[in-house]
Amino acid sequence: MSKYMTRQRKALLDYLSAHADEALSAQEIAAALEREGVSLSAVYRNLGGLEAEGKLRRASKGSAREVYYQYTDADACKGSLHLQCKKCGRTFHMDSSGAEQLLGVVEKAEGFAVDKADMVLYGVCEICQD
Amino acid sequence: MSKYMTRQRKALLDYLSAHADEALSAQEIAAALEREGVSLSAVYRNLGGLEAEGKLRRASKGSAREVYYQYTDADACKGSLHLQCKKCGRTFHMDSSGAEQLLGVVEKAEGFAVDKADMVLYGVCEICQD
DNA sequence: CTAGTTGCAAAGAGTTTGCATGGCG
DNA sequence: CGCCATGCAAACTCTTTGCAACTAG
Repeated sequence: MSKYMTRQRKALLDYLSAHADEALSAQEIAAALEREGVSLSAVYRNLGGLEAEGKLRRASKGSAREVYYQYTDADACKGSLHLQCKKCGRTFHMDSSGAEQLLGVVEKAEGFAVDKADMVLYGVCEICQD
Repeated sequence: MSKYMTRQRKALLDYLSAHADEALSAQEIAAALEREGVSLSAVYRNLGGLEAEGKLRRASKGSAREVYYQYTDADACKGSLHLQCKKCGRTFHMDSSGAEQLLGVVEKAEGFAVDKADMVLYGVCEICQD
């Protein structure tokens, strides 16, 4: 795991915090950070590290082929279910109780233990529903 | 959309039907079909076509970086919610009524319209549990 | 026939890695 | 200081595409 807090790692963490709950591609992140002197490989390596530490989730927007990274270390993410809007790309949280309830239903009905950490529901948010 | 039913397209459809509900990577599919004289490009092109026709879903297993294709033209897939086991890779269906119920809960609680077609819940199935 | 489809090989996009240098603690 | 992390460029993997040959209807 991360041992040194380098300028590059800090820049990445800052950027991710500032854009929490947005689905960002590695390329977008790299582009934003290259201006601050962070190389592409540093981005990829740190992203990989964070993912391994579970502070980041790798997801794919709908059925697109692109891979997105999402910072999930924030408090709001604890135990809550993620709802991602396919239009604006923003992520919403469903509170723990509601989430637990949902998962409970699936588990009882199908005997299937849903992994909350890996779970993202795609759809259209309230705001984008014109 | 597809106009001609070529030998290659048929081979692909046969293969997908035989492996419905398994998450297959394009490479796996291609490898299996190359023995039957289907080129890599034919696989990709037909896969793309089927995806465009909505007979196929592109998904990513958990948080892996790989892209998987899944044949969703089967009857069982109609309106049902997909539960994919991260251990065995198999896909299970939650019947429409249960699915509708779940989605209804989310919609009411959060005002978020979940897109059923894009929805896959990852977790561990009954068989693979412990 | 004739337009859609294939195969091949080359081009692209995105990600990873080896190695020398740099910098955190 | 020592070791981890960075930068660069080359290597890789997966996917897409151009073009001539082929074939389903």
